[in-house]
Amino acid sequence: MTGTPLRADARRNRERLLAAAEQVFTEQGVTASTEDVARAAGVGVGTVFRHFPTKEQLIEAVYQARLSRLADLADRLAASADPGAAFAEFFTTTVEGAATKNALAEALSRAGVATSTAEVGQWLRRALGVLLTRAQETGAVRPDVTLPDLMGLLIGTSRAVEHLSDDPGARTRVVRVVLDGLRVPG
Amino acid sequence: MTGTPLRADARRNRERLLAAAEQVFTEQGVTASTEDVARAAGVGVGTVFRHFPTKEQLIEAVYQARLSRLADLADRLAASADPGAAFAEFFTTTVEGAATKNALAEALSRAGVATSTAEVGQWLRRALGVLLTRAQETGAVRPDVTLPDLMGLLIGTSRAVEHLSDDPGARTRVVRVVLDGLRVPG
DNA sequence: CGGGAACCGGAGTGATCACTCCGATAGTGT
DNA sequence: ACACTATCGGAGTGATCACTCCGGTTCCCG
Repeated sequence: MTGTPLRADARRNRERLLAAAEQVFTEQGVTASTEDVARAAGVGVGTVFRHFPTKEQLIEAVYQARLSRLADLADRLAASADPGAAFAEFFTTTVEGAATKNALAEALSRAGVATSTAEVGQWLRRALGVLLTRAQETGAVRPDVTLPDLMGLLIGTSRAVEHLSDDPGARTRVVRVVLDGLRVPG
Repeated sequence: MTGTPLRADARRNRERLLAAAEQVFTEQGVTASTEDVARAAGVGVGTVFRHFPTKEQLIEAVYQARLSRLADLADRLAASADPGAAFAEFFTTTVEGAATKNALAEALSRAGVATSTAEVGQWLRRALGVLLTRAQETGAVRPDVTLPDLMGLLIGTSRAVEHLSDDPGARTRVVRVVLDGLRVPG
């Protein structure tokens, strides 16, 4: 996959760029200009386009980073002794972490669509599927909910929470509503 | 408020523009160019900017139209004999109508923020407040949910449904999950 | 029907943005 | 230390977009 290993300064700049891009895109949205990202990273625009030939690819890279953090969290929680609690914790943590600029919601939304996020998306879906199935087997989550349903709810609840970002009480209330709806009815 | 009444052709073009803008923005998002809107309306760009001096104002006008339709629906349902059913119907109808391009969600999201949507936003909030309070009084909706919570959930569920736009079964399942979560727990 | 005002259309303008190119710079193997 | 090359920085380029301007057209009123 990886051809020649990157030179030291190249790798350093690549990581700086990813971090800067994540911050800038989170604050201003993906419509932020490439020069803004370059300035935030302390490099020239040429460097941005050498590492990410297209703005689209830079955006995708940021999304991939976010998605792999999520997948990692799901993997860790999948081993939990209490699947219901693990499920709830993943849901809450994910949604609370999305309190700015639709960041995670957009990333999640692409997980099932964009080609370049295919691998990470598959990883995340598999991990989430385990989390969901175990929670359903122990009766903690209603059995009719599917994996796509869950992803839609994650995206939607993130959006709801983002809209309520200035009121922590409202945030927890909204998450509780959705989690209650995910429990077995009756 | 309105100075001289518009000439016949001016009024006709204004309505054509609003309809075209709504369609174009729904299909391509608000990043669609002004010329696209003009072409869809069958007028020149000059005409667009005469009626809406800024693209932002055109967007706001489209959002206002959407919001007033929602507020109208809420008003009609507020008179219902079954507040719980009225609440559920409003929720379902609103969310199902938002199946494309974040259209309603964005409009709703602005209802509490943007200045020019202030009036319509206030109307919608008042109507929604009545719907919510009545449903809570009859025990159909849990009492701890507030009006901002409800708006957040409307926005979020719209987003979730939009993401699942190709699977009607998933759509109804997701709406049911949120509506169940909004009922009195236990 | 006719004159005058309101309105229309679309070429033109300035700004912005994604992306390119090449001289300068800095890392790496010997 | 030195040469060789990967990498860097940022001025330059072409395209696009929101917005303006004015000659021509259409509507309204007496």
